[in-house]
Amino acid sequence: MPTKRRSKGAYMISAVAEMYEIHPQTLRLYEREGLLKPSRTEGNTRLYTDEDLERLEFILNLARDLGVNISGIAIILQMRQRMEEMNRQMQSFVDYVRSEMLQHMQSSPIGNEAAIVPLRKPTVFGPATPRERKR
Amino acid sequence: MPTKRRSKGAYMISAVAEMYEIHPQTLRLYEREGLLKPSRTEGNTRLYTDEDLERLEFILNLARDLGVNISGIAIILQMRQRMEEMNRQMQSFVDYVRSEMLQHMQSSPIGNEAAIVPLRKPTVFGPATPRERKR
DNA sequence: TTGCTCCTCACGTCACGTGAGGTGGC
DNA sequence: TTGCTCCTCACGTCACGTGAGGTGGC
Repeated sequence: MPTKRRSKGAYMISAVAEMYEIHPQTLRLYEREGLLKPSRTEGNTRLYTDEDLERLEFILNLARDLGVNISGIAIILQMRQRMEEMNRQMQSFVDYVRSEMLQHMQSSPIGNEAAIVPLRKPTVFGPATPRERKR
Repeated sequence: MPTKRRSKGAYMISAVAEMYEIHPQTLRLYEREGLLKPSRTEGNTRLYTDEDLERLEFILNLARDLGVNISGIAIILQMRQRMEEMNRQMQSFVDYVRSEMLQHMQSSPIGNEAAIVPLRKPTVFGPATPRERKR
């Protein structure tokens, strides 16, 4: 019964191929090379979730626009994940320090520590990807 | 008079080629593609510094061992630089918070804030490169 | 049945690395 | 002169993308 789409945000290979103007074989190639890991139906048909598509967009940006080969894309994906983790840790550390500082100001409001609290949130780092979007 | 070496840590192309078992043309290719930027003598001869060699090792690791193409290497080099900057910022932020905390403990030694000071130094993040060394 | 899916095999193209060939300066 | 350097041009190989061909399930 389901022809192309499935439930909320799960796409079969031809739908994805059409959306991104990419050959279905290329999608299978990317999976074989470990760049994408779509789930499968019981009948073994690939199902691409929205998360898979976001990853695919990132991959296509690297492959088409920037000319990166598959080995490079795999490494860049790893590094992207690492940077996201770093940003999360940085964020939670900043949050922790901020809350600790606030507690302190309540218990002993001297004034000197005000300097640290308004530290700008770590938009310090740009987006995690080299050149986020074009089209 | 200088045949291969020059002053402290500056190498001519054939010396570098020999050290890393790489074709001189490949070194010129990497430069043309923007991966390396060795300085030049007045006579236009390339001079590779130790810093250039460190960068070259990183490049060769990606190209030879991991099969990344030049476009990919260029992007990974950028990302590496970004991660190093993030680590430096993180480090200086941690240092700042630590000194601020110590000041506080001296002015109002309550005891509750001791929890934040021994925070382990941010070895939280591994080395900046995907797989640092092999040989 | 139709239209999708799965898979494997094979081809064309292009990037990368290497080589040849000719030049010039210490 | 020798042995390096510079450069451009060109070739072989391999990865990537695409296509064909045959299969199977909703």
